[in-house]
Parts: sequence; structure tokens; C-alpha cells
Amino acid sequence: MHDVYRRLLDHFGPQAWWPAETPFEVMVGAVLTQNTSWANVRRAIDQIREAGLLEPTALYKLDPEELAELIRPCGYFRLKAGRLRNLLRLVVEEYGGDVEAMLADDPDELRRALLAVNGIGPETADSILLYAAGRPTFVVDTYTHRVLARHGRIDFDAGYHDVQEYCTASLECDVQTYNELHALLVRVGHEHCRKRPRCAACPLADLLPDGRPLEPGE
DNA sequence: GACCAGGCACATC
DNA sequence: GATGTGCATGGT
Repeated sequence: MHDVYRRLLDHFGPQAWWPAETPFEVMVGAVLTQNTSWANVRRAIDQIREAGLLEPTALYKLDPEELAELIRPCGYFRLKAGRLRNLLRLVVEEYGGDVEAMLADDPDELRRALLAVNGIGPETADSILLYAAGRPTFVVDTYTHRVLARHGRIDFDAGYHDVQEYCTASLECDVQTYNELHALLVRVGHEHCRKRPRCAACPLADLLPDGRPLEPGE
């Protein structure tokens, strides 16, 4: 994986992720960006901010239907209002609304607590661990999966943990490295690996194994 | 108008 | 355990 990381970093440069001002904003964004483009998520977060509610206790107290209206631009707004409230319940009721205290908790413990929240799966939990808590946890998303599968690094049917292990096996366990690599994979996926067949201008094109055919799915 | 976007839970076989 | 489906807005 080191070769992929090197190539992407040389090609695109540092990505300066996650695009948020505070750890709490990262947490909110991590839920809202599920299967959703970031442009739409930003509108939703801006509306929360403009309402003066980008803070856990106030947001949790807000009427669920009003919360849904605030986040409408990011899609699945009723569903996500519920999921966000489930996360806020953990912050407010288990940690007294103290985000810093929550994020300072033991990482394994925190990951379990996050995964126990209905609406938070492995990617959302790992995003919060890496980008809000600053823990060295690699985030696997659809781009990670697609880019690596299209370039013959993993199987198309590899599971979350398989991909995570492939990515971290040959890299230093380091927050900045994981941060950058995930962001770079999203960037290359977005710009070069969306449609089939593969794009010749992809910076990873010559890292392909020889003669490997493109899989039919995806 | 079709297709896509930084997932996840739940139903069904 | 695998596979399918609902959730929804906004850009290309």
C-alpha cells in the first residue's frame, strides 16, 4: 500500500482533511455524509450553525422534526435526524455533553460505544475515531473499496475489516498517514475511478497488475 | 430523465 | 450468511 500512498501524495499533495472546525462538527458530518455528497452535507451543517445549534446539548434538545428540517439538504433527512439524535444521546447522557471527555475515552471502548448506536456503522465510527478523536484508525469507504478493487489490490467482495487490514499492513500506524491516505483515496476515486472502464489518466494506472481483467460488477 | 453521492439497518430467503 | 431494499436531496 505504500506505493499507492506515495503515488497519490505526489500527484495530489496533502488534502487537509476533515473539512470541519471542531471535533463535534466532525461527528455531525460523519453521520450526515452517509451515502451523500459532501456539498449537500455542508449546507446542512451550515444551517445548523446558522441556527446557533452546533453544540451537543442544544441540538439534542431541539425538536426532532425541526432537526430534520435543518438537515434536509443532505438527504435521508428523517432517517439521519434520528441517527444524529441517537449519537447525541450518547454524548449528552453518557458524557454529560462533554465531547472532549468522550473523545478522550479509551479508543476500543469508544468504538464499541459508537457501534452500539443505531445508525453508526464501522465507517462512521472510524471516521469519528480518526478525525474527531485523533486515534490511528483507518477509515474504509466506498472509494477505498472501489479504487483498490479496480486496481487489483483487493477482491471486490472483500469485507470492511479485510480492506482495513490491507491498507494498514504496510503502513506506519500513524494518525496523519491514515488521515491523508483516506482523503487521497476519496480524491482519486472521485476524479478518476467513478465510471467504468478505468480512466487512463488515473495516477494509479501503471500500478495495475499485468493483464488483469476488470471485474464485471461495479 | 438517469445516474451518482465519503452507509446503515432491517426484511427475507 | 448472502442478497435486496428503503431512505432523499442536489449536481452532472
